[in-house]
Amino acid sequence: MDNENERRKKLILCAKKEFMEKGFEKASLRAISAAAGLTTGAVYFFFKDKNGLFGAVVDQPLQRFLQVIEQHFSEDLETDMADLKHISGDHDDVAEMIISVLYSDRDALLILLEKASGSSYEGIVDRFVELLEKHNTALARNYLAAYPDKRVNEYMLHWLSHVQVSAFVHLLTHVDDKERAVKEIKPVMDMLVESWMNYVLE
Amino acid sequence: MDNENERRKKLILCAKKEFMEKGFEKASLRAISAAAGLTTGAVYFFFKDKNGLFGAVVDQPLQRFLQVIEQHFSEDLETDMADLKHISGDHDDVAEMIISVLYSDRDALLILLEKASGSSYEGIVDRFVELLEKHNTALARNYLAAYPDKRVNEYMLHWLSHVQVSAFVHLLTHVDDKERAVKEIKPVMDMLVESWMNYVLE
Amino acid sequence: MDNENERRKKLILCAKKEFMEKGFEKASLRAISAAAGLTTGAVYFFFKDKNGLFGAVVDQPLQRFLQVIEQHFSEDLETDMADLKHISGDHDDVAEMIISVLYSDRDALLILLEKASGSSYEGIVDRFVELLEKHNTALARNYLAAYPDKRVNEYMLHWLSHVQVSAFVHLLTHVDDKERAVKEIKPVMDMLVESWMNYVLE
Amino acid sequence: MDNENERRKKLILCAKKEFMEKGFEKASLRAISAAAGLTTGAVYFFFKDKNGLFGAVVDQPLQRFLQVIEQHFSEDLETDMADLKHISGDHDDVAEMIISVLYSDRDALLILLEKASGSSYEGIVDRFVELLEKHNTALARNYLAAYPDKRVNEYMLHWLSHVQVSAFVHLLTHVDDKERAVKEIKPVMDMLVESWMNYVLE
DNA sequence: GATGAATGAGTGTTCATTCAT
DNA sequence: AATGAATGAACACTCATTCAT
Repeated sequence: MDNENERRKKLILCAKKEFMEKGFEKASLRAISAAAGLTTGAVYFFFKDKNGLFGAVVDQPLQRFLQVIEQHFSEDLETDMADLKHISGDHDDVAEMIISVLYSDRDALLILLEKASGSSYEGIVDRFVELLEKHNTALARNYLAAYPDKRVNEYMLHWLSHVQVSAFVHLLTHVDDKERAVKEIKPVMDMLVESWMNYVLE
Repeated sequence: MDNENERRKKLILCAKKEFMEKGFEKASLRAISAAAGLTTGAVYFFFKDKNGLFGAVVDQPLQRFLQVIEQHFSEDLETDMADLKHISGDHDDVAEMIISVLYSDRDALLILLEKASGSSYEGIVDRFVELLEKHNTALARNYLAAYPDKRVNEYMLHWLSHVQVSAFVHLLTHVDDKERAVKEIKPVMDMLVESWMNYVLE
Repeated sequence: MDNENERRKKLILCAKKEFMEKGFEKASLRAISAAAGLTTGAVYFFFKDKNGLFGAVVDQPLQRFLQVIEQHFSEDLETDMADLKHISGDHDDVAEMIISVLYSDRDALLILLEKASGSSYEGIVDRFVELLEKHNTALARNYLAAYPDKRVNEYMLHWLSHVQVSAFVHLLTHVDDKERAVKEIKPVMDMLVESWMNYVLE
Repeated sequence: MDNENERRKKLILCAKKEFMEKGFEKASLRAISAAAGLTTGAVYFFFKDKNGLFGAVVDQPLQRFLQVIEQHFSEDLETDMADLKHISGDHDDVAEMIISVLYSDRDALLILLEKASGSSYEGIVDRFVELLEKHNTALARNYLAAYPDKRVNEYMLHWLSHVQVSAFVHLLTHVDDKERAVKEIKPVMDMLVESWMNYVLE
């Protein structure tokens, strides 16, 4: 039983390395199995197929991340929208939580975000943007209720959602130290919030 | 020679379509040649290899773009940095010029930016970011000479360069009408300039 | 022992289903074991190999069938060949007996007859034909002894043996109700007997 | 151009041999190409895929056969059904024509009839039976119009169609000499016609 | 009594590339 | 100027079978 888990884990580990280097599509199951000291058939014992192996590398971190995000989203919508201060209040904590979950398995998430092309996880970043955009739209609606003289710039809303997501992707990609990441994200978040208030709501 | 040029052009046209649909890697030379009414061998008569064909699709638009950018960069550095107003003055014109060159062969540039993975043009976006970052660093140096009490946030500089590039990529990807693009980019540019002044220089 | 027998039986049952659907060759041991809630290894505990499992599905019905046939054959040869009436007398009873044994495990026999390709039972129909042909040859010899002015058409003898066998195979394949089978086989048998008398003996 | 045709032909020839020995499914493209002194890739230059190669072996003979059959069918329906004699008149010529086309590429047709499982030609015999059954049904209708006191035994009609087809399959399979085939088929045809009149029409 | 793990050989198929003609 | 032919390596995936435990 120890053995079984170790071989499986080794397979996942070698897959991680190969996916990181070559991306999903160009990754070779033969190379992965060989690196793990096994044959391709072994992959198909432990996983359904290439995509299943990819999932074994990235799915758990992804789910953890989604959970954090969704919890934050629902909390976010409960706060008093008339109180503009809140927006600049706790977003640092949120950012820190997100960074925390992102860096808990940084490699896996890098693969998920940048090397998934060809797998069933392809386009995950766009799905994140959509998710966030939906949330931001809801937020904007709440603001408009409180400040009826404002209007929403739809394109800006969409684009800033994109930038918001890419802020974290960029961090993950370019900053390998979690502490530094926490430090660097602060002014970025400030900037985003300010831009949100001034450019999404016009 | 007319004939040759037409076959060559048709090949490039069909390649454009295939690269757009499948990306560089998954594009099939057989499919491209067949669509052009030729055989794979013909590709190798007109172009060095698959990558050469890709270049024939994207290189000219890319060069045109680079030229515009570089000219702007050199003009930009000649202006008086002590005059902070300039920064918000003409950036609309610059944006319009860039959009103009981007949309003059939008498909080719979309391919270059999003479908080049596997080709020698892979990672072109990152190279744009680097280019811009270098320019922004030079700009920042000039500012610092004029305003010695300020400091530069390096990460912010890097990240905003990234966002600046992605602003245009996003536009190209999501807005198919050039006029609308010109309209939408304005507040985006305003936001970027403001962020630059407030967050890169701290 | 009860447990063992049940697992074994379940394995056979699931194998039957899979062989029926896919045929011997394309049937998957993995699929069979999984359907039985077991693993492939289990198959190799209960049976020698894939072919052994196939045998467990079809061999018993086959043996029962062969026994009925052989008994009929030996009885058939004991009757007085000079008495031509006998031939049209009891062949209905024989047909009914054969149908009875065929339909006692119709699925297994269908598999044996039509889905055995690749197994050691491949070509069983031809072996039935050979068997019957041998018997028919013996019969013909007896007739010739009684009616010395007749001759035997060898090819017709061979071919009618084939048709005789295929009459039952066709029935099994196309008529799922035993009672209807008994009804439909009658004119077929009449036809075969008549043809035998008129065309095998010329 | 000579070369091209020869390699293609050699490929078809080797395929024919392999399909004959192993059947469509178990035939190996690698073995075929190797036997032809080529690589598997070459197969895909000349043919679409494995099935396409199979088609190159069997399709032309099949079409020739279908043509003969269809012509015979349409002529057959034009004759005067009240004239029962016709039925025993020319069926020898028909049989000879069929045998002629069957033996013009006997190997290919044997493959088509017995080794096509897994290919798109699978079940061709059943389709022949259906075709013939449809024709026989039309014939029977005509007879009934002329002889209103008769009835049709549906099962017998179906089964005799099957036997009729299998008569030719059996011939092709068991008699390798065309002249002998022509000789052997005669009493078979007589028998079938007689059975038709006595057992299909009752 | 049966599992879980793993093998190793095999499959059809696709591809960019080459080159004689 | 371009074709038609062919290569050779790679690919994901499937399978019956084995065997230590």
